[in-house]
Amino acid sequence: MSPGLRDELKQTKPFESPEAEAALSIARTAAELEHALAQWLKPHGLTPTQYNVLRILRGAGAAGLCRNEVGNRLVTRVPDVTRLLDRMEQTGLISRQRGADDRRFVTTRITRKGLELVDALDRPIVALHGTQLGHLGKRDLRTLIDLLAKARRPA
Amino acid sequence: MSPGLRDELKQTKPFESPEAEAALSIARTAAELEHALAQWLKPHGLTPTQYNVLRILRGAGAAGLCRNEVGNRLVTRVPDVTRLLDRMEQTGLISRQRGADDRRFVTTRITRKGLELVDALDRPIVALHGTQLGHLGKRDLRTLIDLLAKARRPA
DNA sequence: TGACATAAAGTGTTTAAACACTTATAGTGA
DNA sequence: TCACTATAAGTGTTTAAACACTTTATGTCA
Repeated sequence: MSPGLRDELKQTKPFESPEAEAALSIARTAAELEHALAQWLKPHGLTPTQYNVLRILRGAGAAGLCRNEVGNRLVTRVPDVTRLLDRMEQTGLISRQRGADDRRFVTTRITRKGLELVDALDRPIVALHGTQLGHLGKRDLRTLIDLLAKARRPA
Repeated sequence: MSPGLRDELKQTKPFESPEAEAALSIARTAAELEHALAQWLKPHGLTPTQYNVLRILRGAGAAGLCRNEVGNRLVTRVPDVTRLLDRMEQTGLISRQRGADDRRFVTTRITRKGLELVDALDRPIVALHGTQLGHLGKRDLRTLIDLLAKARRPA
């Protein structure tokens, strides 16, 4: 029973269950990592979600992706992808084009500007992740990744 | 190299580093857990953060806590604790009282209504966590909790 | 073929997050 | 003692999250 999280939150009572402690640990860790990432991205005019969109669209290449598919691939669920993409279109990072064959679809693509931006951020972001989690070492990181994958798959 | 997360996000490229994969895994897992918790809490008129506040103030007992201390103990950083507490005061879950000796402080306490609500939620929330993470088993949960604690402590 | 279901995207609106700035109170030292 | 600093809380305002609802286009099958 490491008292780590209880100290951080100045919690007086023990956790009700290991599951509860794990859920809180995950939330806490994610919040710290995301806050740091958000602060780091701010000077570049991006939120973590927008950065996520740029990476998704870079991966999709020239074919682009429809709105729903962008939404599905986001790490964090976003209930209003339309206006998220609106903002990114206004800042020139992405472009959109109504489908010709099936006019229900709107293909979203990354622009040159968006591509240059996300490319430029690759290395420093990897470095950021390194400073955040590098002290764990490869073995621990692998264990952690596998446990989280297992956690997301309710038996 | 378990391809778990890459599949989930339909990602074509491998991760740049184990650290990057871990960061994304943490974010993804936390997002899923929090979304489920938010959905579960909604019928009770609470957000995850508000539920967190109730638990903090229950732990503080009759002495209560000042605004900043509530903010410090939150699992997730909130930049506007004042209005968060405003809303909870309006719904009668907490009460506030300007300090007598030092009038800068405002003591926040949980009300009877808030206490009854959070007490009633204890068991079902533990059950929810159980369904979310119970399949991991005690050994894995302990490993996960310890790794996350280590992750939050940059060497 | 045309009523109905399905799917994709978008809109209206409420609520909360985020951030910079301000007010109020208390300590401190020249 | 009074200017200065520090600390706690609150306010103004912009932006985004969240949710229900609507619009448009395509499939389907009696």
